[in-house]
Amino acid sequence: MTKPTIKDVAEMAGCGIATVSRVLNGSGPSSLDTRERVLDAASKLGFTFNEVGRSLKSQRSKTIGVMVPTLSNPVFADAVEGVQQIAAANGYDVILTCANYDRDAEADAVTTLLAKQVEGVILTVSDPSNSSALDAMDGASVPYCLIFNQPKGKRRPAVGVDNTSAARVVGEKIIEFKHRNVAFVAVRFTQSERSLDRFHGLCEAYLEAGFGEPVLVEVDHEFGDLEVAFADLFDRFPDTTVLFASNDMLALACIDGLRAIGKRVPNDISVVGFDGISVANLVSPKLTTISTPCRDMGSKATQLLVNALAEAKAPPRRVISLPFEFRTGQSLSHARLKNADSEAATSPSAKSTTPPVTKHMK
Amino acid sequence: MTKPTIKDVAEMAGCGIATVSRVLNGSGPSSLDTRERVLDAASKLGFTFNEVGRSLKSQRSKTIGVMVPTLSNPVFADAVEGVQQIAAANGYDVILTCANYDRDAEADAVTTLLAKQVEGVILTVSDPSNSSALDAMDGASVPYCLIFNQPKGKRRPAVGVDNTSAARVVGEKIIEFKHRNVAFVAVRFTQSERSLDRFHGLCEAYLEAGFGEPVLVEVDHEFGDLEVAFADLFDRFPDTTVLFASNDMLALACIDGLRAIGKRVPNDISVVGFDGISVANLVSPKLTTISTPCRDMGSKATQLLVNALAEAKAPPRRVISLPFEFRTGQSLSHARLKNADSEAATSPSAKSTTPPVTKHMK
DNA sequence: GTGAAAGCGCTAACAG
DNA sequence: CTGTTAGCGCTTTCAC
Repeated sequence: MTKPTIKDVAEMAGCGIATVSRVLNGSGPSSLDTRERVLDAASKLGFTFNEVGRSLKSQRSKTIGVMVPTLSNPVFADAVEGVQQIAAANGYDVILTCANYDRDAEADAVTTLLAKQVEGVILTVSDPSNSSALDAMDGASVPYCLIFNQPKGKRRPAVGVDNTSAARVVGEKIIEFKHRNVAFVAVRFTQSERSLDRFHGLCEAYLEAGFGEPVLVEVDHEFGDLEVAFADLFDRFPDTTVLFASNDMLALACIDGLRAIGKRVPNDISVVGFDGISVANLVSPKLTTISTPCRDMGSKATQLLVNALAEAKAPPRRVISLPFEFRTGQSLSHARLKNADSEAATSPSAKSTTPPVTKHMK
Repeated sequence: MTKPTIKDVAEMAGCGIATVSRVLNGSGPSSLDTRERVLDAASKLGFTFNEVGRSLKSQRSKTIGVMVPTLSNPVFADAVEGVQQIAAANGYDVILTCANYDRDAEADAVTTLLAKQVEGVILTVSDPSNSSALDAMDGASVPYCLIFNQPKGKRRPAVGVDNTSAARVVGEKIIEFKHRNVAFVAVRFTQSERSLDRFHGLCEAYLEAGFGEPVLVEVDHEFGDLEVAFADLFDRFPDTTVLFASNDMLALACIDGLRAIGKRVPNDISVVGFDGISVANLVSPKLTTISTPCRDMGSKATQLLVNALAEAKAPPRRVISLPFEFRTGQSLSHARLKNADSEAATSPSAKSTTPPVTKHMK
């Protein structure tokens, strides 16, 4: 009933356990005769190695850990699939944890991963500049590679896209489309530094063009009350003609929320996303967004890690930026000049001087 | 540099390793004094238990394995997240593998999982009636629970929705909406038995209502050339007024494909999906579909497994059907009576007698 | 060619 | 209360 061990095989084959190990691993000499008997016994018993015993002896778990905020966002699901695929191709298993955008959960997860003796870790943290999870990784002697994060300051291995530059491209594009009043709808910056980076990129483009700073609408990562947020937004900033969402899922939710309050995309207002998830290209209007190689982030980072592991060293402490692309969809159109009617329809007041929903770049 | 072991702690604390184990695990008596010294040494050294050593000794890996076809379909991503969450809450880690709808990969994955000494497995297979992966699980003494699958024949533990009944509901609904000519767009049955079950449900409803058997369009799980498939479909069956897709992602792809060939949903043709993924409710038209508790499948199955593990027995060999719900969206409308114009516009030929795209229920 | 034995990190008797 | 010891399954010298 209980799983056969190497000992059982040895017994049945009438030899020592060392011989079994040698034969089954092809790691040493063996006479044709015993070889035969061992193979026989092993298959008869349905023997397979117990990897735990092996790990303990070899000090190699052949496992890598993965930590992402969630799997609900296809961006991470795809990346994890990329990780899994490369890992498997190289003989590694993957232990998965979701930290749910929570700092403490991140730290816990890393601890567990490390306790399981993973040989390497692929992870995304809320804020690389301030992450006990990352600090723990730096303290441990286990190589890792960040994905999605593009850490500033301290040099660490990472594979991602240059969020700021990409968002800047978005800014330039929408300016090209004559949009002067943009609102950045963002997953709370404390939950996602990527979100903040993207905001910065947008700001750069706008400030450089001599326009005002974008309006900011922060929402929880679960996108609670978008309708309320929008009501507030359009009340304060009725001139807003385009929304830039910090990720595609949020952008889709925005489009839906806008519809709910009677605004059509892109006729009444434009929306741009960020990520390039495949479903965003299936819907109507097709989402205009930054297309990023999510899956590749996972696979590339994992390949880096696997290579490093093979050479018993850590991956280079440098940030690798994968290419991104501005993907033209249908959700962004040219800003229409406001006519008297719409002016009258919306609140005619100028921007309030202390808009509670606005923040400044750090 | 290398991780401290219990031995290092013992040394620093000036005691035996058993004492360290006892103190840190709270598994035995200890004087306040040594206790102090051990705790001190442990924290000074940054000691954490090596779970591999622990597993070997205790014969418990505190790990469960998960195998799904892919993470690209949110249905599975959500379920995995459910698994992960419950697992973590109960002190288990999760090893993830994606088998990519491939039988051989499924078998391999299960073997690896078993070798890693997982204590239980949550899995979805292409075809439970014919799966070497499942056979391997039945042979091993490791408890498991299927998700999404609803195995017929041999009794096995499973948590899912009753695909056939749910699809039957869809059938009844679209009949209620006056659709006589439906096409079932399905992920290849060999890749997904769920897909087949759903087809059966639809057939039941149609046959029972005295209508002809639905037309079947099988596509690969990657949804290759939908446009070509549609061209063919409408060429042969110009009377088709509704498409029932075997899952939501496919349904969204169908809507997009229909758009590409100039057909609008639901004006020109209706589309119904299956799964109830959240994004399907964000798009326009909102997808009419069967809403299923994907995440709950994962969490429920895992809870079952964890409970079983706690009592050192296998989960009950019975299929648990979770509730589903017909979700009214906007992609299904009443069939319009064909007028002369549209008759003329499409091929006027009757159904061909040997339609290559049609199949019969088994 | 092959077996005996040590030891990976840990827990659980069992003495003291 | 605490230390010694055996042993979980495996690989790897090291003798024979």
